[in-house]
Amino acid sequence: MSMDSVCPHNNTFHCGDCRMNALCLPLALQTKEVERLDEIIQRGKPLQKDHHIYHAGEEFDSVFAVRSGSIKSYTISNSGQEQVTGFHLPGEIFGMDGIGQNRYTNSAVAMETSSVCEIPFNRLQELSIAIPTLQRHFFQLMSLEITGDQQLLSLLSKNTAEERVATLLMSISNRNFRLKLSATRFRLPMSRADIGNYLGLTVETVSRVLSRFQKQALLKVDKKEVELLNLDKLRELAN
Amino acid sequence: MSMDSVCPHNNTFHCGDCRMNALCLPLALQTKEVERLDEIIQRGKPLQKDHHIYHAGEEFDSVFAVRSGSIKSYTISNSGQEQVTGFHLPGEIFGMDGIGQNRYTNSAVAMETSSVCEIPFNRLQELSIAIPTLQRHFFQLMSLEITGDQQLLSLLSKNTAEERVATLLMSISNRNFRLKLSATRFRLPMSRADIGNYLGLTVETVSRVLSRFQKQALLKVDKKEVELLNLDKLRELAN
DNA sequence: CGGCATATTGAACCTGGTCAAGCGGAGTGG
DNA sequence: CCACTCCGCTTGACCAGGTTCAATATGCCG
Repeated sequence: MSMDSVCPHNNTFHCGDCRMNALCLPLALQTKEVERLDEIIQRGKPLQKDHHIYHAGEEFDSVFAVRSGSIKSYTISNSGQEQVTGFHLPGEIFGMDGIGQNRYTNSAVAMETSSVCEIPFNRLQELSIAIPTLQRHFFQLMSLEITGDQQLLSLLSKNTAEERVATLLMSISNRNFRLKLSATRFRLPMSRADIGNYLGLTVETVSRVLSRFQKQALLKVDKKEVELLNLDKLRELAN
Repeated sequence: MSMDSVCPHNNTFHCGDCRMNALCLPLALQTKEVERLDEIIQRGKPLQKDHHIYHAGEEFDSVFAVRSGSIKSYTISNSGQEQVTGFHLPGEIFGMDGIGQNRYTNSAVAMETSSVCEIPFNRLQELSIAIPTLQRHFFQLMSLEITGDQQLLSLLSKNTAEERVATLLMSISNRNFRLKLSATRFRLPMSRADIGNYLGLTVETVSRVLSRFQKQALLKVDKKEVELLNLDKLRELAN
């Protein structure tokens, strides 16, 4: 049976067979070790659009890996407004914000029909002691999350609306490429409001920037479908 | 000998005696375990103002704890401009951004005469396997760094100049309180330029906001010396 | 004392926000 | 099946907070 013929929402997979394997698992893991990891992971979990995986404030017990679809993380600031903190595509891990205080500080919601793998953190910690590579891998994942947030900080504090939107587009393009999907034609899983919220802009500004990009023939947008026409220029804007 | 009479730059201390103890060590550590941790930590390291602890791009091998003074972390964005990513006060850990890629992504520099403890990360990882509490503690520290950065994201993308400056002031006030220093009178260790850079504002705006706060009798500023006069109003602005 | 970095203040400008109107597709009910 | 509404998106006109540019303190270190 060809892997590519399998429905991505199929939940009978084991990690060893999963096509996301190379992305969410530490590369240097032995087959035996993968099996042990496999035992603690709860696979499947198909989710409808708008269904929450967890809410901010709930007790933390697991981190999650996206299998298919896309997930949005967001917090409610103390002034009561939503702040989108991340978009998670297949092969990416989310939920690590909960470790510090033993409760999630973000909420996580499916932006479309999705499926995620749940990884109980206690068991993961135990296993990390037996498999040092795994401990190292998780330290690395968390560190990458830190540096990612810091790049975003820099983007928000120093860059124009056009640069911010271009950066997000290039980020999604690159992540699609990693997933062996098209880097130039794809569907944005999130709304304009989510994009704006994430980038510190209003819906109107996001819309205007996209229109401007289209006029300059940098891309074509139709609703959520995007085709990037001038990667060089977009990359330059994203810098 | 009273601990408070000891010079804070003294480098003959052991972790068990260090007054920062309660802040940078996992709380539930046994005395025996503290001793083992103590063995791997290189204490002391007195630093002059403007001396770098590491530069972005250098190979990562240690994280650091501030013993005294204050440290600034910053990155150079690919467009070549500096982005301040954090200010570190006594008892706080920095350098965890380096774990992900095995090289530091930030540079770290002393903003005044300071001293830091160096914690070799390899040895820390080994020790984490023997002391699960320690592993847990480091996962928590990193997670807190993530949530901290995310709060900052929200601040930069949603709040006005006044709210940003008030938030920074309250943050420093709270951290001083934790250090058993005055929460209302203190010296800002960083320049206006650093504040502005960190908060996504220009020097001029920072200066104007501080002047405005002073006119409204929320605080008194004289150069780097600050006295907070109306904590309630400032806290409200910081929300 | 002189020179250079840091901070403050003022005036003009501009990017992105706000407010408002209109479009178009999806879902609903008569 | 069509009319109606709701919601997400786009576009325009105006406004404002913060940047930019410039001039002037203030202070530090040789």
